[in-house]
Amino acid sequence: MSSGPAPVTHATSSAAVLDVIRGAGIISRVDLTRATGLTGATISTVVRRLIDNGLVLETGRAESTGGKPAVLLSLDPDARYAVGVHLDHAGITYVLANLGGAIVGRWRRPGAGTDAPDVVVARIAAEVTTLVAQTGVDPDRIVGLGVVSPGPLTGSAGMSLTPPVMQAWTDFPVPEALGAATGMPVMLENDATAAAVGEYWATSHEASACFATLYMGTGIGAGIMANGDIFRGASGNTGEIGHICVDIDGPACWCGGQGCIEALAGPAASVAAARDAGVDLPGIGTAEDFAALTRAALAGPGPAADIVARSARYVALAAQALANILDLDRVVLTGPSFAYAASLYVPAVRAQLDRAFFSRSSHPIDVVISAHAAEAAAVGGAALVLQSELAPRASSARVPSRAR
Amino acid sequence: MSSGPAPVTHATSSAAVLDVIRGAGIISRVDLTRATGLTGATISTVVRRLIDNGLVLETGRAESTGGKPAVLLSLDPDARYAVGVHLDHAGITYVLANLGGAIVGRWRRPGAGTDAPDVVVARIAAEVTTLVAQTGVDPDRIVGLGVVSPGPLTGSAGMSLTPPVMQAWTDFPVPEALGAATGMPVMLENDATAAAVGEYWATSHEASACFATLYMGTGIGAGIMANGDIFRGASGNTGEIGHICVDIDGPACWCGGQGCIEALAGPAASVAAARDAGVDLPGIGTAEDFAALTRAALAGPGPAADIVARSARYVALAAQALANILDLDRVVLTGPSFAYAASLYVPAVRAQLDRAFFSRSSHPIDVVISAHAAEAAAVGGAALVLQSELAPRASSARVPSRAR
DNA sequence: CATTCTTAGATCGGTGGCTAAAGTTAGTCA
DNA sequence: TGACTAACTTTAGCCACCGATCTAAGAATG
Repeated sequence: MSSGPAPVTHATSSAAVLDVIRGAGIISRVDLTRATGLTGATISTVVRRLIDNGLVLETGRAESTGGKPAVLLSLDPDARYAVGVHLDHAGITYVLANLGGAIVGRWRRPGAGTDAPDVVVARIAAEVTTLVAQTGVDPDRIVGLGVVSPGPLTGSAGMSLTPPVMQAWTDFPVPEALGAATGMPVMLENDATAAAVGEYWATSHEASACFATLYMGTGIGAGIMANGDIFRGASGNTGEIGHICVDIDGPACWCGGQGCIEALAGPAASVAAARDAGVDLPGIGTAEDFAALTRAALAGPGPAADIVARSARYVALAAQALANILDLDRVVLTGPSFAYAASLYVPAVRAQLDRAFFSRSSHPIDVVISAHAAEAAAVGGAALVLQSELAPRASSARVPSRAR
Repeated sequence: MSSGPAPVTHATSSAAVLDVIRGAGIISRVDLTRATGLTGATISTVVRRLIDNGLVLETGRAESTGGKPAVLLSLDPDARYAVGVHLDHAGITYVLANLGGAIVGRWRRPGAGTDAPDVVVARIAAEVTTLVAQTGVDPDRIVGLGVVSPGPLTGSAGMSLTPPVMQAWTDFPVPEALGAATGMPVMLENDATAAAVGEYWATSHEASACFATLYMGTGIGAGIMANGDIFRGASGNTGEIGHICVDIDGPACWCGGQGCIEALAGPAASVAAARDAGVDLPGIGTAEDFAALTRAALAGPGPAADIVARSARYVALAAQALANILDLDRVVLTGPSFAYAASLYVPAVRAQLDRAFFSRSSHPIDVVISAHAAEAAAVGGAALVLQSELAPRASSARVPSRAR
């Protein structure tokens, strides 16, 4: 592919200013000084540079407050794009997102299956090229590619603890291989964390200082962001909420624990319980079966509704544990399994947090469903690249592998 | 009091360098360049400034590795001190700590009782002066005072959600009042978080990128640090682990939830269970009763041992939830209730994490008892001030109220 | 309508942290 | 004793940022 976009800036504060502009949506230079703590002089030069780079536009004037009216600034959403790839056994989802986190192109293709990693990587590179060509976006404006995969990852070295079906991917250097194949910076992240970044980029983020996504795909995980930074923990495997215990005498889980959320309330567990209860399910795969289960639950009372309600009760406990430990002000339910079941889960989580979130007297806690629940991981992959290229933070540095 | 120590530096990186020196214990300038990423030139000038300020000493030479041998640097532990005050209903604990986090003076006095806050504040100021005088430490070397109190706090405005016995303190501006009374910068923090900072300062911290204290006093809480920063969440009330649910059908808790850890395994719950089981307890207060209970448990098998073992089992689940959500590499048990019961709790927590910590394949997780469990909160208060005065980070900024 | 006030923003000189590159110091090794 | 090496130190210069000052553009006043 091409040489990529021109280097945006090499400044430290440009990124912070850009992030504030994006978070605010529309903001004047004066308000930027207040938001960043920088002086007017600095903001003036930084903004000029951002405008010169085509990232920021002057989009109007504010009402006068007694003197010269302020000039309003906003991001040019089409200034840059990023590709998000959600790599899963069942299917690969591609998304082309702009600076506002909006989807401008999407494509769903067959999954990795049993193909060898290098074959899949070559396919992905080709499919990315096709997607970009179809949407007509200038390839020079694409800042990179974010690959998202379920389960914990280890650094840039590949995946570990992968689900058995993707065993061949263990220790395969996905970012390096894809970077070489596409000529773009590539980042790798797990689904829940990527979804959190996607949520951050798609929303004006003054709303939230510290939030988490509750991501339900085939498993359950959480992605955590605090003050615009991904919270990564000791090895980048935070949010493994599927294996916290909510019932000390609960059933054993494959992880070695007992009464884990995933074993009690995960899609696989719910589907198994539904089958035992005689609910009619297609039986093609957990994702499809769970979708069928939620449709049955939405249709009215019965065993399907009971099973989903029970799952929601446990998921609500997970949300409560997250909120109490992390002092969240927002919980976003997302991922394919919540895409159609939002109305069954959101009220349960909200009710539990109203009842037992410890800091509710200091601040309320929002519980919402993501706007792009079904494609949250892919959108997150794209957002991850935007975040690292345009608003890098010291602490969340995870060096993207740059080809060449 | 006096004008306080001379301004240490107003540089940005001095703090980072100082922090690395402290964490390493003894380190050369070359190794500082590797650890900080700064050039030798920068390290040279920064170190010279730290030496001029009396914070750092040249304490020897390393073996030559083929050229000029490196000069070894270390903190002068007696260059600065800080006072920690653990303010509790039952007693006030004072600690004078040096830069190494070591205790150089301690004092325990009767608690706040039902006295009015301003009376107690005046008493604290007087007692701090007495302690400092008795230890013979130069008052100019004291950088400030950290006040630690149980329960969630709201900003610098005082405490909220205070235990009923300290209701009068709600919204009382402790930092401002004590700052005015002592002339020192004053910071306020909850016990678990302060204990985490204390642990950070008392240990060489390369060992741990992301750890939490599990603090058990009369309640149970956690303090979280990641990459040398306190993790504060949306409102500074992280780690409210006492009210996460580990038994969906467990007993109701005063917080509104069900099956909360604190209701199942907190000292008060254990003491109540022991009394029901006929264990002989003094009955003066939860702290004393719990100490008696652990003594009985240590003496051998019986109802006391069973009750403590049950508590340990639940505490281990809390540790597991923390570790899985935060991806910790270290858990420190601390607080007065663990001071004597360490040998009963540490193995249980360690075993549970060995069994079910999700990322154990990426990295092991240390479980240890704090060296100063009994005075962890007071030591933490002192460390908090050292941290904010000597190694401030952007993200953990909590402006200390400076008198005058 | 001219004057004055207020606020937004640009420009300019200066400060300070940082770097690269060259110099100095203090060891080892033949 | 003289290379060689590695640990600092010094120096010149870059760049982000700031304070001060200047210009632009509207509001309020008479």
